[in-house]
Amino acid sequence: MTAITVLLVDDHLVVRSGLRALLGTQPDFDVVAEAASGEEALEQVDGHSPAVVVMDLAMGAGMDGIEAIRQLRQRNNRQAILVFTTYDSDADIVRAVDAGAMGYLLKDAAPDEIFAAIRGAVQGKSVMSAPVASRLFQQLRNPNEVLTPREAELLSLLTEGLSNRELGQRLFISEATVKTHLAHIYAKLGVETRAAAIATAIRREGMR
Amino acid sequence: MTAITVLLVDDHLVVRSGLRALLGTQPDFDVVAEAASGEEALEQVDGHSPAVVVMDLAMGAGMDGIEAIRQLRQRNNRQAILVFTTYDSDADIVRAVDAGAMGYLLKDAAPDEIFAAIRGAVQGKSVMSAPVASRLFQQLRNPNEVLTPREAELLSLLTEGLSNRELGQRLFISEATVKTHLAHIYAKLGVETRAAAIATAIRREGMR
DNA sequence: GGCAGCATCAGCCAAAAGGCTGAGAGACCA
DNA sequence: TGGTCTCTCAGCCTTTTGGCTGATGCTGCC
Repeated sequence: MTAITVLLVDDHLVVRSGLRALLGTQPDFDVVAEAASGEEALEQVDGHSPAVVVMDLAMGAGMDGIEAIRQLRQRNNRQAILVFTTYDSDADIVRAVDAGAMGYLLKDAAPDEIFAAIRGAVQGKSVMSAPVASRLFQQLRNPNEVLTPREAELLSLLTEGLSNRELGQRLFISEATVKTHLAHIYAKLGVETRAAAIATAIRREGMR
Repeated sequence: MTAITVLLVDDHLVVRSGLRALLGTQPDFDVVAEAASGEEALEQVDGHSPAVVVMDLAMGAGMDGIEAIRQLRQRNNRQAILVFTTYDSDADIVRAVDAGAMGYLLKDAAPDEIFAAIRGAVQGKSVMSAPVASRLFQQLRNPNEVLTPREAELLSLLTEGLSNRELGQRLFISEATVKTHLAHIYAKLGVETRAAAIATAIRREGMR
């Protein structure tokens, strides 16, 4: 049996080293290359054709992980792409899956979880960390908690620190309507104040 | 010459593994323990008395890095504490230094930079990543815009969406005092509402 | 045709936040 | 000793926000 070839993509050297060390404990993994950016990732895939790409989403500069996934998919190569990131933002999950990721792991995942995800990915299985799965599940169960386009638009502006009046002016609606939207957004996010909504939006929804 | 004993504190296994692998390449480092939380860090320091503690600030649950640093300092042990984190937030830097950190490194630092920082720390030298140093430098130039430790602490809690009352309860101060601090924070950040302050804090200060 | 969801708006009221002024205690420093 | 900074608190007033109820027009769907 041949080893599973892996490409590590993360802008932090320590994370790459850590993953390399962890994967090195397993006989069936072979880390053939590393990349510190989206651009580098594309090059390394061309050079090494790894079976699995383990990729962080937040890259310091240049192309981010989502865009790198999208471009890898467009070349219709056969790599399985696993997202390996710190935050389980709803928005990031949706965007990564949409771009073509096979799995979604969080950085605090246990080693066995990581190993299983990589082995599963080469067999075409989707594997994700429990918190990620639970988020997706919850979204499917309660579509009521999904923001409407208009609400999402308003929430996005909200995270820029605008007042109700400013929101109304920006969106060409009355302040009353702004308040109605806000009440709905608060209910869906499970918060009671605009401050908490902003905090939740930026942290959980990945808006920034 | 005896090796420099090191304790690694980070809630992510991969980061600890990565650091361990990196430091393992240097003959004068000896990673004697690891901890995944602030509480664990205190225990491990008691058990191993490392010369240097390399600590992340953001810990998943429980005591965060800042609080761990503060408690370590209160025991007047001799460990040099190095912050090793992802973001160079002004507020975090101020709070970490105030709590008693010897140095401040970013996770994308080069290995040599990390090695030098640890070796410097045991000799009582303060070492920090270039971006961190540049932020501190800029702060020295316009001291009016520098948040005091208390203000930074409050701003940090503010980004969690707390109300003035909750802030007061959390910090054991009156609501009046909270409002005073907020007014100062707004002036320093150049904003007029708490929403804008949160937005600015998370985006510009890197808080999350 | 009716029903559900979405976006729009109004008015009323209570609570929260923000602007302003003033002030005391403790730390630090020249 | 005096000045400055930080942290603490109070009162008063205006503005903003949030909760509630109710309503209209539009669209898509069964």
